[in-house]
Amino acid sequence: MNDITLLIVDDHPLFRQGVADALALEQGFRVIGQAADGKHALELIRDLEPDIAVLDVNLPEMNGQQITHQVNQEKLRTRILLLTGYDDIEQAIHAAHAGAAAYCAKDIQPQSLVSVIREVANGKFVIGGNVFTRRELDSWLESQMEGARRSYSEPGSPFHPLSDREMEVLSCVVRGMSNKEIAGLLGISHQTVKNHVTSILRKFGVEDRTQAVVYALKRGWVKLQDTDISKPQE
Amino acid sequence: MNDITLLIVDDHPLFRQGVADALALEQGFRVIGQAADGKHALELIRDLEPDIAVLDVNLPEMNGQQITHQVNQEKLRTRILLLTGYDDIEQAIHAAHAGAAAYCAKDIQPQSLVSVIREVANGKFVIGGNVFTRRELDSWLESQMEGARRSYSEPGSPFHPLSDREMEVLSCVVRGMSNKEIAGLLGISHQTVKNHVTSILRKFGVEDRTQAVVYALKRGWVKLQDTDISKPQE
DNA sequence: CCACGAATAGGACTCATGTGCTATACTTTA
DNA sequence: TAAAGTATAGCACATGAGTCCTATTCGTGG
Repeated sequence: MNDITLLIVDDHPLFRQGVADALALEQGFRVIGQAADGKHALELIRDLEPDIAVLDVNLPEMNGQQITHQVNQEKLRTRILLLTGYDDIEQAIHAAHAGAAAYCAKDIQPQSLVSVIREVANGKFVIGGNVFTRRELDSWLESQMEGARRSYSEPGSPFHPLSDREMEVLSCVVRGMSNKEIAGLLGISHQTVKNHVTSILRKFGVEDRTQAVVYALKRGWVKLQDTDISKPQE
Repeated sequence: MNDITLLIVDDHPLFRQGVADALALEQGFRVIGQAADGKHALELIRDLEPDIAVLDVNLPEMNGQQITHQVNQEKLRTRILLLTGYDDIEQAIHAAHAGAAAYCAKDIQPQSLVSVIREVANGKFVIGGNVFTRRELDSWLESQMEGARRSYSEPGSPFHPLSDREMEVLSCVVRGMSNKEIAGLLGISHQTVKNHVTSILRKFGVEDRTQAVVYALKRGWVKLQDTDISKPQE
């Protein structure tokens, strides 16, 4: 049997090294590439066609969910294993819908990661420590949807429903700005900002801006890195 | 010259492995211990007395800043190198005040980390890529304080000014709960929650709960991991 | 015993937030 | 050309958030 070829993507070189080392020593695994951001990752997936890509959810340029979606859209053979710093079940469901083959927390034990990868290589799906076949996954998703309908209320809701403008507003909200400040920065009216915020809350299925911040951070739509609390020096 | 002895602390085994591997191969470095949480880390520092402890800021049980503070209080010989996922200058200043010898972003290149450690072993201080002597650090801190006075407005403000109750409230706020929900959960009045929140905002030097969430996450007082957006199934 | 800080809570107030509705202008797609 | 989606913005309204008071009840340390 051929080696399992792997691509490892994370924006932290030290973490990437940890993953690479944990896997490289393993029998039958071959790490054929690494990347530090989403765009580069997608290019490498197209180019190298690894069996499995191990992706951080929270990446610069393009997040893991978006890449997963894209890979499935283009019907590439690479299967996606997502790693997340903020483990929660809703995000896992999102990921499964986007077409991810596995979804693990970043604080996973190296040995567990190895066995997850073996499962994925065998065509299985792994979500939150559970191993599923294609069929089991579908019915599990079905059952999970019952209790979780409030979030992406309409079944047909797309994955990245936020418009460009809404993304701009969101990133301001995550910086802790008030509606008035955002209006000033973007050069629009205070009311328009409120409209955008309301629309963001609806799309996220949350009730206020604080929840929206948590939601956006967990799912990697925005990163804390780019934000800066400090204001212009007086 | 003797080897530089190192303790590595991070709650993610894969990341820890990355750091350990990057350093273990280096000439003159010896990794003598690892830990996954703050309490354990402090015990190992007392026990093994490593030259340098490489600490994640954001740890379970006790965060990196608290450990730094403690180590200095007990006048242990170990010097602290903090790693953070959310790099910003204010946090670096905080860390330096707490007595950290170095402060780096987690996305640092392995080779840079190695040279930072060498500087620290030579008694230097490294903040945001700048190498300082003790004296240079002091004057740098002095100059930084000018522009940053608004945050920890009063100079004598302690490092972990939040009371236990305030920490409880904070963790609820970070979960996106409203004051009323928090009141219900903690079994106290709606008004008392507002009192606590106001007090938290004052201590953080921020203006509203959203900024407090960002602030708390950046500095590792709370973690997104323990939070869960989902509500009890209806 | 008294002083101090903490958690508790109430009242009153201001302002920000979020919602619902309407409406116009622009672009894209059918 | 018509329909749909997005960005814009106004108005009105209800509620939440945050501030400033005061006040009581604890437990701790002088």
